[in-house]
Amino acid sequence: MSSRPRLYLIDGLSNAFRAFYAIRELSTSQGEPTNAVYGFVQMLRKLLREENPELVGVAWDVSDVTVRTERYADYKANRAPMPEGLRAQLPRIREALGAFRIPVVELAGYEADDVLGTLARQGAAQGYDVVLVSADKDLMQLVAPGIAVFHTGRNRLYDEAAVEAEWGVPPARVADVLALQGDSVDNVPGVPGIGEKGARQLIAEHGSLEALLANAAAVKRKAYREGLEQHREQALLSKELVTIHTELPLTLDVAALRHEPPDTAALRALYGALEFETLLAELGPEATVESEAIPAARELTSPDELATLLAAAGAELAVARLGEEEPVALAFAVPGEEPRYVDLRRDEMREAAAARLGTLAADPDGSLVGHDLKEVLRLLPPESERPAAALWDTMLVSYLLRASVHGHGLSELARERLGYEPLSAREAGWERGAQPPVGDERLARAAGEAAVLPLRLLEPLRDELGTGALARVYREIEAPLLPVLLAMENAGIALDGELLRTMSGEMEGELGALEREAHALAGEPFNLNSPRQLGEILFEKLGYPAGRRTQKTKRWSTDADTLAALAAKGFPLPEVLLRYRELAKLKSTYVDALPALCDAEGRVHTRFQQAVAATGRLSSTNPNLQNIPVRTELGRRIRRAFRAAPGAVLVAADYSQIELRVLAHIAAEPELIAAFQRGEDIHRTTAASVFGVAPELVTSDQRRAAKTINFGLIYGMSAFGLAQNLGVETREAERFIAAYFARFSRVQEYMRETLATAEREGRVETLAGRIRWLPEIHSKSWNLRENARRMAINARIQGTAADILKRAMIAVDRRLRTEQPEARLLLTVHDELVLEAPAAAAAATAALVRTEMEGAERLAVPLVAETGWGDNWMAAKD
DNA sequence: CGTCGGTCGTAC
DNA sequence: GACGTACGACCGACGT
Repeated sequence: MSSRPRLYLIDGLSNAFRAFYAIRELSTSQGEPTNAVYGFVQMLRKLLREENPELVGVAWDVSDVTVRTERYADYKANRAPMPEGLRAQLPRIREALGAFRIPVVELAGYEADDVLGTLARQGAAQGYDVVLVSADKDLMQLVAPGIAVFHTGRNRLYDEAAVEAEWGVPPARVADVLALQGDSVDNVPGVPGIGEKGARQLIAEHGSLEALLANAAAVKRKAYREGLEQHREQALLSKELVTIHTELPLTLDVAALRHEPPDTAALRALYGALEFETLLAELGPEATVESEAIPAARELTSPDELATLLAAAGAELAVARLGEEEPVALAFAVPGEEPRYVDLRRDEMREAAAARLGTLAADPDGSLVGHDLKEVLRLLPPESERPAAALWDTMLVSYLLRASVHGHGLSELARERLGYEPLSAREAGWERGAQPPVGDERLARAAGEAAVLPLRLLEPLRDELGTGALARVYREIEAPLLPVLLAMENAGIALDGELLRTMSGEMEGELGALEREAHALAGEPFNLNSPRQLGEILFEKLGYPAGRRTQKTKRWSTDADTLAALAAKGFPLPEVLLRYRELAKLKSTYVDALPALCDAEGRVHTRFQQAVAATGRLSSTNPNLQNIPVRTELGRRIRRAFRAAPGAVLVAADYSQIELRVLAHIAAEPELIAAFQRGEDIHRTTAASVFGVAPELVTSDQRRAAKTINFGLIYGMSAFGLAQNLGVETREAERFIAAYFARFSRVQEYMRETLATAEREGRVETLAGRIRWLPEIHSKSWNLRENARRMAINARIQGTAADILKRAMIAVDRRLRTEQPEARLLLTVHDELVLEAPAAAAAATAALVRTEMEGAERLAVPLVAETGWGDNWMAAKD
């Protein structure tokens, strides 16, 4: 054994292939295939454990277009496409390499073999013992003094002697043999009639391919001689194809390849996700030791101390708020220093802290780091300027990286990314809603964690965010949107509490009457709000014709569809129940709930959740102002309770058909684009196509059906679903869909392409590059897989529309502040913005909003926004 | 008494 | 089984 340092270079793809075929089928409970990842990881672990090399790296093929395909277009043309089950695992293998901290080397235009050859030559020249780890025999040609091949399939190390013993020629002539015999898998032609045995013998005899060709006439065997004479050029081309390049423009980066201990937190996350229980157990119990303990924060009790700390802070400063409803403390952390905190319940500190926070936010050269910065910045006065400092919100970055994969709370991220277990709310002193007292040690420790964890999380999160499209989504959309949302929440919207309370009384009376009527019809009292009791009354006591059962508990279904079907058959009770349900729903969810949430000025302040919806939409909670009724007359009365302040109006602006316009653009469907460009009624146009009539002859039923089809497309609806919805036979619905795709064929193409991408990459993207992960696209469960397919189709459309509205909001807010400073955004409802403006500025504000909404993105179709205003939300939409 | 899953219904 | 994204009220089972 030599004592030279060792460099192990792993052929990534060939080992992935080998693992895929060598390990029996394995998958997670969700159906994600894992056998190739498992085999690859076991290979890595064995290699690292047994060899413990000084340097280690992996070569990976970047693309299918290489110097070889340029030279010979048919190269690898016969090769079957990579099995889906394997392709789906490649991202996980890359993830595993990241967790093992093994760098990946790739060079566009070359195959991994060429990268390996180049690095191996350089390594050997620099005095390393190089071992190439591959399951591919082609690499044997690289074996030389200082370079060996470890064949993963045969589990054997090949040095020069071993290669010669097996091939009958020295390593330098292996390429000649391969060229002669050809390779049907890679479509290397070789010389017809010469196989493995013949090739070895001929090269051994003549020394090289060139010498053999020069001497072809002397070859005794007729078949060989004629083959060589007739396929001379082809043999030389074959040699070119099989010869590995060793002169690529790459430099062996010894520092990058240095073997480092794995990132156990990342490994744990990977093993956990892939359900590799034994490997997980081997990592040992989840310990906090790997992440450095976080010291308790020191309390600052005088405004002067606070000023000194913040004056000395560098560019990156983390801030955290403790206390959910009532602010309790504000914590600060700077790299390399102990964290500090201010208790906001100390009168003299509350103002000082808010003022300092304001100064930090206003610094255009500064950078505020935090988790859920909207909650931190809420401590500033409601009418503050938009922050000038860069905002690095770990919650939002995590959301962009893994929307819908998991939650984005600080504790969850600390556990997953840092292997750090933060204090629970109880441990931090928040037992039974009570706050920790001033000066409490538990508060100091919680404050330390709250500020330091975002600081530690930022680096890995920002690394993963990269500098591509997703980073742009953060920089151009999510980060600038945050202060806009905060201002909207702070503004709130005025409610007519009087009107709601009047309605509540009226509804109370009617609900009582309906309840008595229902009890009488049922012949006994029961709880009308209990689906379970209601089901028993309807289908057991009264013996109504059996309907559906619920999915999870197999009880009688009593939903509106079921009740409506019974009502249509002439039964009296369901009719009563439907009216009761409508009233009870609106009363409890809106009429009674909303006034209770008003502030002293009669305004309600929702919270817009920026890191929840899987597609990139916003959501609204506490109260949810994105599902205020509009369909029924009673619902519209509730909407009229949302009012403008005295002297002001509410301005409402809606995108017209934004999702169908996005679909037309992404699918590049010429017929759809043309219809939008002509400003047609899109449902009417669709109906004309599907039903084969002139647009002016479309009936209202046909138009309604077309509208259902259009929405169904966006949601990935099936023929069955469409039939249910339209109340027609499935065969009929299938004909509608076929007619639609015949006219709008690029839409069908869009569906195909989207599904292909989802299956290939396990994710889809919006126009802006926002990602939705779809691990279940490979599930063995039909149900989960079909769900994932519908999500794929919908996410690009819904997500793109969300990106557009967010951009519009940022632009509207920016312009209002200079041009209409008295006007302000209040609400956003997926394709709608609601603003409040002085009555005199209503038209100008509406025009400004319309311009910014319509110009938020350039699509192949025009974006159209419709605006209106009035003294309440309902009136504004007329 | 609180938590949580299930069912139902509101919006886009 | 069959239509995407949310939030939340109410019921009722279960645990403290």
